[in-house]
Amino acid sequence: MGAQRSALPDLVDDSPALWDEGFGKAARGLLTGGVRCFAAQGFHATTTRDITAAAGLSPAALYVHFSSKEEVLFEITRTGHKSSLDVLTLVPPDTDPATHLRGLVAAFVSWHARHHVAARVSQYELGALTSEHYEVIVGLRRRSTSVFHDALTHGITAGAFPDADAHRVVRAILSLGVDLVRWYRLDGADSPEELGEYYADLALGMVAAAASRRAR
Amino acid sequence: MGAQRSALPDLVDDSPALWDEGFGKAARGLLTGGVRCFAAQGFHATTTRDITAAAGLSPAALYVHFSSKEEVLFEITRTGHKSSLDVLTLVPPDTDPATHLRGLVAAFVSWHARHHVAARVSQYELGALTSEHYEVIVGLRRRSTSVFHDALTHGITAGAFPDADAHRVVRAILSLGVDLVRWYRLDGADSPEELGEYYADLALGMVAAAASRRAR
DNA sequence: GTCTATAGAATGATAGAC
DNA sequence: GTCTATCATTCTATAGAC
Repeated sequence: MGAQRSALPDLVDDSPALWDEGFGKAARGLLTGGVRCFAAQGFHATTTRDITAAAGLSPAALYVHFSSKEEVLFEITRTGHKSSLDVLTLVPPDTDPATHLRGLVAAFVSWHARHHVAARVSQYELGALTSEHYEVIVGLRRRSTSVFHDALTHGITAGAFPDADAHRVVRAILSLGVDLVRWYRLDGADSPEELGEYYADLALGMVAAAASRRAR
Repeated sequence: MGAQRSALPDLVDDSPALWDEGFGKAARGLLTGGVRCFAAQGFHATTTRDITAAAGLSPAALYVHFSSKEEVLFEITRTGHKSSLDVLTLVPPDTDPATHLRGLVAAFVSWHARHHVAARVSQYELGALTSEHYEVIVGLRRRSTSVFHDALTHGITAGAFPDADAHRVVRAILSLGVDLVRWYRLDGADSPEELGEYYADLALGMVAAAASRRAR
């Protein structure tokens, strides 16, 4: 590696891989190696030799499957954001807006906890993407944000939630999910599902508190 | 710079500099240049030439004032964490635990908003520090966490707050403050103080929601 | 303390054999 | 599709003049 050994603790990652069969075996190995290197050291401190070594290949093998180191990062962040969005769209609608919002928060948070290593790369390394690739990721992020925003405004319109500032509350809810990749460990106290349920409660508490402020 | 142009939007930074008079004029210029480069591109994508050019100096000038690029980062993160901790310790005690916790959250959040560029470096670039320097930062972080933890447990013991899980709630509150450096802009809708007040309400809502869960 | 010049090492990506 | 070898560049840090 180019940089000195990272001061951060090692990241354990036994989450299921996100890559589908569209990538061959070698490409999937490079993506998995890339995720672990990028998460531990960051994109710019990771060399192409780090990635290929993690995949058990020679330095030149990377360019058979990807056009550049940046393209490895792009595929990782695109796959991660797509997976996170898919999990949201699979949350069943519910006649009770509070139950629906709880389900969305629990799904978003538990996904980020289970895939915290890949999520760390997806969230923190976007600055290394080209402008074109960055715009693709921004599009996926907008769709995730909209899912939360729609659920919250629907509940407000239906009278199930008090009149909260949807934009600010959605941003705060997303912060809970995103920031956990900074500290979450799979061997810690909470399973991804437990943390998801816990944060779903906290999110509903924020909705109530934001409403009481506006009513002031 | 070593990397291509960042895909992220430019970061506007008109916050007051954090460096005291212990640093000379040239050293302060290098720290300010380092903050902006590290925030925009990350530590490893920033070259020593980027930093010295931002300070209007030659590449060799950096090593007159700092022993390495990493030491520039260390001084930035140390000063940032110290300033953030100082703001917390200056929050006046209050006989009402809820008022005290509100004040702590408002101070923590508004500091991170006002100094969001320096805070971004302090929060996201710690992996580039040496182990020794990293431990110094961890010590400062523990002290900040303890301030929140003590305020919350004191309120629970005094009966002002219901019986919440202090560790988890403190982590969630810190996430609100830390994650805003990922999206906050000084030219946006909320001033640092407005955002601080708003998030203080959200934090108290989380305390209430966490308590109701435990009582279930 | 500031500069110009450069040493010494590492990096992203490519050439060409098998 | 994988490899070894290497090119061309870039980077951190230092040497030494002023």
